[in-house]
Amino acid sequence: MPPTPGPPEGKRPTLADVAARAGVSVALVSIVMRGAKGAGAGTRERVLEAAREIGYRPDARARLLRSNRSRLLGVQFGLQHPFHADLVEGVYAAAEPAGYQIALSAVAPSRGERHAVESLLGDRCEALILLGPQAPAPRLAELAAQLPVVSVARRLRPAVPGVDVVRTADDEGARQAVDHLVSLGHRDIVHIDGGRAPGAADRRRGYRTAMNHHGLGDRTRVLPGGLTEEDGAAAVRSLLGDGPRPTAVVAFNDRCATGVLDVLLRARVAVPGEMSVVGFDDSHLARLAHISLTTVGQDVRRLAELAVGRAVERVEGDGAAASGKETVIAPRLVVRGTTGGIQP
Amino acid sequence: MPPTPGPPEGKRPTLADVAARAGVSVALVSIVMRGAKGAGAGTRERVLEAAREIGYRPDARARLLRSNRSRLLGVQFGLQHPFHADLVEGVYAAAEPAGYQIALSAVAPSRGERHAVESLLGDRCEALILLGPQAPAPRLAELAAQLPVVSVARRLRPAVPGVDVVRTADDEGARQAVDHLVSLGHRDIVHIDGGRAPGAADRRRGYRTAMNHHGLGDRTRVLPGGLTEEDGAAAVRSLLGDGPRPTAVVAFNDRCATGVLDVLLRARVAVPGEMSVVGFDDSHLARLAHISLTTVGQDVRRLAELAVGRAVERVEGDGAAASGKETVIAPRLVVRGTTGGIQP
DNA sequence: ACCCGGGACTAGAACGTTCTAGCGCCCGTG
DNA sequence: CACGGGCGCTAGAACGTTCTAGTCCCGGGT
Repeated sequence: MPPTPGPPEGKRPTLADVAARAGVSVALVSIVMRGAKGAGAGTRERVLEAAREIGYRPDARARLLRSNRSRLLGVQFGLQHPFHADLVEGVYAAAEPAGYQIALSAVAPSRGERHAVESLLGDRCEALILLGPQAPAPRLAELAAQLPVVSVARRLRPAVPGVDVVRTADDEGARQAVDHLVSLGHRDIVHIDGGRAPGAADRRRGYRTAMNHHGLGDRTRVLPGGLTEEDGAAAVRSLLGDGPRPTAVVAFNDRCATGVLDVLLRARVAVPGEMSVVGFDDSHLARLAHISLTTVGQDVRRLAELAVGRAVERVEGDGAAASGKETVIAPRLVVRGTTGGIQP
Repeated sequence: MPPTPGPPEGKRPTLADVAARAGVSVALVSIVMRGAKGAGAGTRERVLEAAREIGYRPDARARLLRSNRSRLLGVQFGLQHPFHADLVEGVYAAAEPAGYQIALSAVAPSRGERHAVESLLGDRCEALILLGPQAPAPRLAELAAQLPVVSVARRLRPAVPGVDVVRTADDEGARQAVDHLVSLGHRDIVHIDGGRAPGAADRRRGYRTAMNHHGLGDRTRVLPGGLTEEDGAAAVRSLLGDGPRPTAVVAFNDRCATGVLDVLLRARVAVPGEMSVVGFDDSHLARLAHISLTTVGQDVRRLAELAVGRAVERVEGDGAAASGKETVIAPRLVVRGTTGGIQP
């Protein structure tokens, strides 16, 4: 008969096992485990020791089940988007200090947003953080009726009640790109857009108004693009074929811009000698020394922080701020090697 | 007094609410909700109707808590790896039909593997699927003592008891690349390796033995590389500087190969005219028309299926197969535009 | 001497589900 | 007519945790 009971065979140890081993009640072990006050120093030590010995690990699910607070934020993200990957990392980092956990749910070609969100709801998340959601506004409204929802990088026009928005000022970003190019002497600047992607409409608009503002309205030219390298490549290929070439391209994002660069290189079009290229996002891609892409940076870290902040605020507030708030953060042009003065 | 009780205010509806509304017992509603048999057709209909009306949604956590089976597979993946993204998608697809759910946990610069795994364990996963884990073997063994563990794409030498491995035959893949190049007339073939990345050692070895096999042992040349575009770019840059150039490069993976291509393009080295390039993974990147990279394809779909299969097998078996099994699947060379006959 | 406050600890009820019994009922069989 | 057996359904106990409402004891103020 050992003085201290051993761990149960083949099952994960529970609070009760720790309690038995330490010779105290289950409730006290619970107190110790979550660091609440109400336990003496000596006992606390003894309990922790016992827990360590039998390899106790709290059951997140049981814990959540009991406390009506789950302290869980559901994050939906696109598996194939490097930009989302950066955001997710930021969200992890921001959630931890706020005392929240993250449940990830991926969207992929074979797994739609509906599916992704359903799974998060089933996990009893307290709020939803949707990265670049494509779902129609009514669907978002429906979700917002159930729990706080934050849309990141997707603007909602008109605002959907109950859905907070955190995004970069996409139009402003496009404007900065155009301004930069104009200041370098460019006048024939085309935009390869992102189609229906979140943010695409704003960037398009920003490009147009900036062109007008510089009196280049008649030189405005938007090519249908998309968010992959392939889209950028296709668009710029069409550009090289016909008549007079522009001297600069503002691409929807960095991936798109990379496709543009690649085609230009193959066609022996010097960058930035003959053509300047600007991307968007300032992703890892853009920073690579051999690409060295001039791009419009989004402050991913801050975007993530704000998204978590909004969500937590909503969860902890008494639902007072019912109408959707929009937070817009400023983009910042990062000049690298793919833009330069126009050749005489 | 309404004939049917309404949903409770401000709380998510539970089984009890549905039961009250449909006028049946909680247990019966449970039966209906999980599609078990034991309910009459009429009642079933009535219960479903009631559930729909008040917007009932099962609580995954309570469900898991009660049934000792959680039917949950924990997946650890690298946020920044496109290859992992593909794998995750495959895992989702494979888990669904097997009746399992997926809990994702990301590894990022700011969030180590330890952290990622801890969180999965807290979720009471039944098995762990680790994509390209970097953790030391003893750590894996420790985990395997607690639950089934499958390592994907990382070979374990020597085998770790209790850890199943699912991977592509990396050495064979490298061999195929070399064979292909040799058959095109190449003799000076260098390898840009992946350093300590999972699979790198095998690819390196495969390259070496293939070179030897063709009697090119004295021309063997391995350059330190890595798994990003930047690594490939740096390696090939060093290559262009000094003495005699090789005529072909086998890169560690597609990202690395892309970096190589980019530098070559800029240096006006014709591909495949002056130099051929082979990648590894057959990722989206390689398939892009403007890159059109010859590469060694990994069957991601199958890799994912097998990983899930192994995990499920272990979970459902009575732990009979205690020793770690290794499943190796064959790679397959995909010839595209970056390889060609040697210039006379 | 008495009460009162508070710290350390405990018993037992939740949380929302599934599981194990077991209850009536109707039907077919002997 | 009794008996067994399936079907439709229900009551109540789990699961592992947290929360509520104590109990007990000790020290200090009246």
